[in-house]
Amino acid sequence: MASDHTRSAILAAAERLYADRGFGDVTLRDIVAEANVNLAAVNYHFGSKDELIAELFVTRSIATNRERLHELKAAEVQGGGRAPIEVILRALVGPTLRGCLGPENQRSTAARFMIRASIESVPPIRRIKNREIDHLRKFAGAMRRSLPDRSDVEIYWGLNFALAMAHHTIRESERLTKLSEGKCDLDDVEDVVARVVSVATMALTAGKVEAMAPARALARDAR
Amino acid sequence: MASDHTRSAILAAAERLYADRGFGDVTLRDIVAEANVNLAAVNYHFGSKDELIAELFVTRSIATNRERLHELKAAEVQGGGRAPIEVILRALVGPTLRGCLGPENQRSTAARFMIRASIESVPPIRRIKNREIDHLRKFAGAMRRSLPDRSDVEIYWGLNFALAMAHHTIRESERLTKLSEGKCDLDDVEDVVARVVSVATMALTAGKVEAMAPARALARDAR
DNA sequence: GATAGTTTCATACAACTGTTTGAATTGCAA
DNA sequence: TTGCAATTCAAACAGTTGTATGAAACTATC
Repeated sequence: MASDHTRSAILAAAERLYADRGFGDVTLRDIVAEANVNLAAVNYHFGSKDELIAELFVTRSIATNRERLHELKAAEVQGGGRAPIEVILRALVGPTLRGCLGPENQRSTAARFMIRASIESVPPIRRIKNREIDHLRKFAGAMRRSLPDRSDVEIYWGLNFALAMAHHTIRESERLTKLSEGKCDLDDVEDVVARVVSVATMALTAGKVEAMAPARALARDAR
Repeated sequence: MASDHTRSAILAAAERLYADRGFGDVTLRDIVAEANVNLAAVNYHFGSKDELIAELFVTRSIATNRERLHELKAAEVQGGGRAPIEVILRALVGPTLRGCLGPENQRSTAARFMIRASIESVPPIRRIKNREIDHLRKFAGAMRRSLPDRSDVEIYWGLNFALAMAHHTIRESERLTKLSEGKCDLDDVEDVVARVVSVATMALTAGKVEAMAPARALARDAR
């Protein structure tokens, strides 16, 4: 076990390079050069390139998930088992948004890495993401408790849309800035969180979709 | 020019393989094998692998964009220059959703290819996507005309969230199905379109975000 | 201070990649 | 038919990739 210095140097270098240049453009040789380490060290310490990526992603994922669940649990305890839906949604999307948005120069390497992981979906990461469902189920449960009159379908759609707005905004933050000519301020993270939470709350608490049928008919007519 | 047979055989085979297995796993040799064509034919007809991918993506993109603009224009003409916001949003997200969702076995190769293009963001495609902003600007304009009392910032956020819900639902359709244990029916495309349009409409027409401050304060207290 | 186990290192390997080459073939016009 | 351009083809090229090897260096234990 010795010093572990090599191991952590590889992890740090890999995360930095992946964050900066993406998975496709970074080779093991780039990583070991950045880490001032021998090429064979990667396979010695991690087994393979994919396992290195997986370890990076898993580490960051559990950190985010822990943060999410911590916020959720605190809210539910305070609310006697039923947290307000806004607070649940905030616990769901807040940590990720706060980590990945904000002024570019103070965005952490970890956050930039997670953005890459969300943009360039590489096999080892995809495998891990598929196991994230149990984690989401906990939020679905909390949402159901918060909105007992809503059907499961509505809960899941609300959850889906909340994640959609958060992740898409992160992924396409550059494009939104360009499109809006800077009018949408993505550095004001708490504003973004508030917007996402607000819309998701409306999606979950407004009249059921079936009540929106008029809009549907209207659109059909317009064709 | 001769027969063009080789050229279109390559395009068809490439689209099919990319749709099925993703960009990362398909080599030129796979493509020429599938197309029963010589390896050098790709570089002869397209110049490079990236240009082949770009041509595929551009073709499909203009098709979708044309469809979107056709719906939009029709609605604006009928409304005398101002289309209802629901119809605009439907024109924005409808074509993509209809192409990429629905029963798996009847999803076209083209649609499956576009899903891949949205999941695995490969360099040539990313370059093209960045030029899609002008296209989105047309929708922003229509939305502004439809909702003259809304600020630009609100319009752009609404546009962003509408695209977010549509694209994320496509990208993560498998996960949503699994998470909801099939309760969310992604094969009912028109239902999905209606949900997305309905939430986006609420986002654009409901009270301003600032009015949501209570929710924000609430969340702060809960921490 | 010898030994056993861990870690580092230079180097080679084997496979795969997109691309190029130059000759063979085809199709069409004169 | 002849000639010429467009197309196809087999083969090789040049580069890169992740991984494996076996010797060397180190570290801690007895």
